[in-house]
Amino acid sequence: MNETIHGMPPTLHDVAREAGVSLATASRSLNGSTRKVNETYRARVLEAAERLGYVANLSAQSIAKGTSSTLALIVSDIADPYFSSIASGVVRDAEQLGLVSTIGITQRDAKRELDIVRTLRGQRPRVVIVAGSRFVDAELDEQLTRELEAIRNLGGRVVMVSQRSLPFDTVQIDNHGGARDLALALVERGYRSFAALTGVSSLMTARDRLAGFRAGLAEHGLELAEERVFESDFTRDGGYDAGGRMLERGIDDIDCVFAVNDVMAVGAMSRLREEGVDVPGRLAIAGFDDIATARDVTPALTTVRLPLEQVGAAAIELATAETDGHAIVTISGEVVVRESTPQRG
Amino acid sequence: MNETIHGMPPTLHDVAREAGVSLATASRSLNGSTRKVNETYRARVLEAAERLGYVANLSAQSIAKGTSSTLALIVSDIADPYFSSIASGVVRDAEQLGLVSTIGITQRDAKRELDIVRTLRGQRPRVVIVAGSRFVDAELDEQLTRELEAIRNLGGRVVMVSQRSLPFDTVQIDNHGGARDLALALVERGYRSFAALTGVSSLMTARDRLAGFRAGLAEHGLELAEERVFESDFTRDGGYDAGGRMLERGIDDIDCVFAVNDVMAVGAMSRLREEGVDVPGRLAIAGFDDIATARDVTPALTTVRLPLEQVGAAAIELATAETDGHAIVTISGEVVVRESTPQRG
DNA sequence: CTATGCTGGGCAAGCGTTTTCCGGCGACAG
DNA sequence: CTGTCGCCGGAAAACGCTTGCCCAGCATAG
Repeated sequence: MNETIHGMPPTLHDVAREAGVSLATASRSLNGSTRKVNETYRARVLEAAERLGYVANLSAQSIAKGTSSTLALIVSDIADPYFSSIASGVVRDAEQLGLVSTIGITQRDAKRELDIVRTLRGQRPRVVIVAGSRFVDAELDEQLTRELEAIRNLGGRVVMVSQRSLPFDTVQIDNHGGARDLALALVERGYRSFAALTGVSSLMTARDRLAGFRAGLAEHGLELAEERVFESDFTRDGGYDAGGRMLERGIDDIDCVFAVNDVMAVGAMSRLREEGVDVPGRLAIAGFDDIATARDVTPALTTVRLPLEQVGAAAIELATAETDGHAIVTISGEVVVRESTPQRG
Repeated sequence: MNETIHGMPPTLHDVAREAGVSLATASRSLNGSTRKVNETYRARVLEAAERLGYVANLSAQSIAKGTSSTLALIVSDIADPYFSSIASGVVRDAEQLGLVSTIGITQRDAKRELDIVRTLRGQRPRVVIVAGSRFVDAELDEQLTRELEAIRNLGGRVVMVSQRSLPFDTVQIDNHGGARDLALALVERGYRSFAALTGVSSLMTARDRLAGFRAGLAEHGLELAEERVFESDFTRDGGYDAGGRMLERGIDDIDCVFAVNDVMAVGAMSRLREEGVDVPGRLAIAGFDDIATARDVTPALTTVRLPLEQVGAAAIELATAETDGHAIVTISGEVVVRESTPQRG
């Protein structure tokens, strides 16, 4: 495994020369080409490659084959446990398939997302997985669709996560159904008057969850008035903030808060604790996602469990399957009741 | 922006033809080459590129230039907040520099790490940032060093995070000092008899933090007996597990637990809560890293704050700086005292 | 008016692979 | 013994881009 003395990495050329065969034979020996090569030669090549520490140049391969081995994953924020869990699943499975994972971070900015996808074209990725929560904006959606279609025309597979409305294969998360189930479970446990902490209303995921929650309440003749919905960022700090605004308004007529995701719930819990509100004694709280932390806060958080790593896996599976480009895989959550929503007297 | 009708993406060739100039002129117009090109031509080329929806093929550029625009980040586990925070910083800054970030996950397996680095060679990355906590294993270390040196010989910059002993630029985290400071702070608050929850002893980071903690105690004539050190995985579940083992042993003679990282601390807190141990009433606890969750658990966790995103930024800075390849930037933590370690009567 | 530079376009040679195509060779059938 | 065919090695043409080099055109100086 001694490298060539001078700076340059060994090329296939070097290997071929070292093994005393042609470039073609060397190439055919080193990757499972369709053509067979004599075992003697093959061994000589492998041995030479090993000795020189040869590793094929991926870029050269891409350009020669006309197809890269890159998977591009786009997320809103990799530090958010929701996305890092998905990423974890995606990267693991991608590796298994011999794909190199690249990652783009939109910082929850639709404009940035568009930029990222655009520059992605340059990579000629074989798979693009768009996991950033999408916004409701026809204009940007259309541009994004165009870019993604361009990538698809270049031979790349596009998979959306949790975004039903674009014409690509998608791993859909049943936000509506999960939130509905959660609402039912909460009502069953005796809660009657709710408030909600949510992300900006242009955020698809937030909308769907809120709508689902309302649907669940409606089944029991309950409703969630607009004035009890507090909008903020879709993050921990957003939850902290929205929780504060809820307190300012007053919580006399509220017995349970639904945060549209766990990080917001966790932020809100911190705020409530700081302000001396007893959770769950005075106010119960529930979230959505079941991030790892949900078990570890006090009280442990009632939520809707989403098999996040599995979402990543499903995305990859879709990407490698034969589809018409409009396949939809739905992943459903499951209500997990914990101490943050005890049975109510 | 209408693509060519047939499947193939437009190439520079197409743009040149469309603009009625040579390949060379087209190339020079589209990237800031050293050579100037007449404004008339330049405009024509840009316009043609726009019209065709041309985006340069990154692979082709890499191979033509002999240098890629890839940054490779290697972490143990992207779902761990420690690493995802670092990744967040790295990816953001990389993007700013026009680098595409690829990511590899070692799953805390040194063997896998080696594999990953090996296949990385194929990417000819311009920068490699190795953030996975390294192990103490001379054999593997040497192989890893060889691989990384090979990459460096190919013109890539290698930066280690939190790993002092390898001959590369490194962003060092002052684990020893931070843990020492923490110990001092805890003693000052009245704690006298400690236990520790730690990762496997072959894990550098765990060792250093434990050693630092002991050093701090020693300054007050205190010590941490081996039998009060509980080893487990460097994860939340590891903390949960180690906490349980500690309880089995008995905690009559312990008033404060030091977990070598926050996720372990959080896991342990959950275990303690489950077992009915009052935290911090009966037992105080402190961690290390100051992950986001540390503020949100109850009681809020005393810890050592590490500016994790900044660590990522520092790594990139090192990678782009002129160094001898042995530069060391040290990042220090700062003790943050919270409710998990109240002043002791 | 010629010598000298400088500017900037274009030709073509790479970069490290894969893959097509050609041709030599051995096997086997007639 | 000849004709066919399949097998497989090697030469060379791609793949999409950058860049060294040449050279035409023009401005400036002597």
